[in-house]
Amino acid sequence: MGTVTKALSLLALFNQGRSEIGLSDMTRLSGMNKATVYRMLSELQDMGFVEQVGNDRAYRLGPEVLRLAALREAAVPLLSVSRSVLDQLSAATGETSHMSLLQGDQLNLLIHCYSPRHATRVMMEDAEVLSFHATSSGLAVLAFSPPEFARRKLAIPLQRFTDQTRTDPAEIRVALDQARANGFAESVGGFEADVHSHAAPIFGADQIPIGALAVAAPVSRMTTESRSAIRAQLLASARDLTQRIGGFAPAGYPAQSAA
Amino acid sequence: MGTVTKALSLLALFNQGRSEIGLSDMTRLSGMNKATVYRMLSELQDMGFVEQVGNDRAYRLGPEVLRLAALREAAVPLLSVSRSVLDQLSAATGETSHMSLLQGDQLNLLIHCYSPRHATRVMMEDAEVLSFHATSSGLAVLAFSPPEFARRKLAIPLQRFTDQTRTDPAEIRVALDQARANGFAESVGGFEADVHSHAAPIFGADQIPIGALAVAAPVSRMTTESRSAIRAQLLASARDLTQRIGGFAPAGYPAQSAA
DNA sequence: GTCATTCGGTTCATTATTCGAACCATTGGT
DNA sequence: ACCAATGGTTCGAATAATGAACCGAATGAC
Repeated sequence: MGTVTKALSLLALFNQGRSEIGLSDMTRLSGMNKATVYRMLSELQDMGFVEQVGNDRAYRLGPEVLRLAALREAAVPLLSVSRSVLDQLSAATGETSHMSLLQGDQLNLLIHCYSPRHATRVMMEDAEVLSFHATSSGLAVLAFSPPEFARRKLAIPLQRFTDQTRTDPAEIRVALDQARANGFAESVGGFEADVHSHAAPIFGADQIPIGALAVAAPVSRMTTESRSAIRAQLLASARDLTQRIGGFAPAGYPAQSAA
Repeated sequence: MGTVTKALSLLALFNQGRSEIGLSDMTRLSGMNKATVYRMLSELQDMGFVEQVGNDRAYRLGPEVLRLAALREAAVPLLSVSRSVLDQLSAATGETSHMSLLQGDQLNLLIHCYSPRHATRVMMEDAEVLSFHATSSGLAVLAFSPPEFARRKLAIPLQRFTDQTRTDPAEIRVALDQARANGFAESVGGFEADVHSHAAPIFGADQIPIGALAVAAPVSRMTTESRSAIRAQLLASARDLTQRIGGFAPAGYPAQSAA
């Protein structure tokens, strides 16, 4: 592994629940030598990728990542386009919507949007990691990814999040077939109890999923009518988003809504 | 210079007008050896910090920077807080507002907001680099930064952007003194002709400016009344923003509006 | 007060990694 | 056919990364 990769992998240690990491913790988490970690953090700090905070001198992500993200956004307006699509989707459905991005082997929640229509709503946090087998977004991505990818993701032990989580690979393959036929995936309480979510894949220029668009509603609010409204809206929004970021759905993708 | 620093400095080569860079260009721009640049780009690519695009195989910033920015945002909600402050500021003044961040030796425009009130408005692009001597934001930051910093910034030759750009260091020092007294800085056509802008510094926890909040209006629309309205609003919003991100104005900072 | 532990940070001889001139293979223009 | 670009690759020499041990400051137990 090259030095640059090692240094950047330090940045990958930050996540939703761990936004500040001390030198010793980072040494343990990375499995590298303390002096190595220290030197790398110093370089990352000089470049503004991390900064030290407080009197315990713990490190957290620095402002430079904001600049790079703004630049990336100026070149490839993924966030701003997503934001407008999510606004529209949440307004139309009255439920929480979100968009996640496939990055390497991980599906990350990138941005979400609430609807003010109901007092109860599904709450979320950006930058959360989404499970592939237990979320509708994960299923939507798997269903339209190369078979090899799905195979690998279902080979590892599948975590049970609620008593409704499906953990049998065979059962999940059935759900994937269904998602392929419908153009969207569904999860009822698989990740969080009482949450009924629908998700559709977003495709890149190479016709491979780059992420998913999803709508999450309380189970209690889901009726036959709201369900088909959500499905129709979701499919329309996903198509819209794919198109607006310059992507293309593969030939097999259900052309018109099967809601 | 360490390897990590070199690799990260490649990322710093991307900017507003250069969002895609080929291997050869990057070699020239960085001044490093081609093989070195190639290996570094490969590592950056593996980690998702850059991606290759099109058939010319040029590199651009990758999706990983979005994930990191979302994480940083979850830890330090600078963007989302700024967004709401800017919304309010643009609504109150009817003009374009923006926020810039001091990163190393550079002032970068991070986010902007338009007001729908007027058909003509000052347009901008995020991730633009702001000049220190020719923009109100730059002056606002310089005025409240350590004297050494201002000295260094005024030591280099000052570029003339319009025929109203002030390029005499002595003249600019006067403007800085005035900004220190008022709590805000002003620039009339110094960077773009016909733009009258006001800016106030935003302070971090260490009472040092981390950036600036600004309002930019067409010169033609500026009257005595609108000017004092903008100044009052700007100062209030800047105080609000500083406070909401956990920062503190230094003791000398004008406590109440001198608008 | 003493001792032990943990923390962030530093040192320096050893060693593994990076460096870079030269080299391919393609492409596009003349 | 030629030339000048491009992206990508090779390999001995040079350099930078490595990691065990160390430091001083906090902290807490006794």
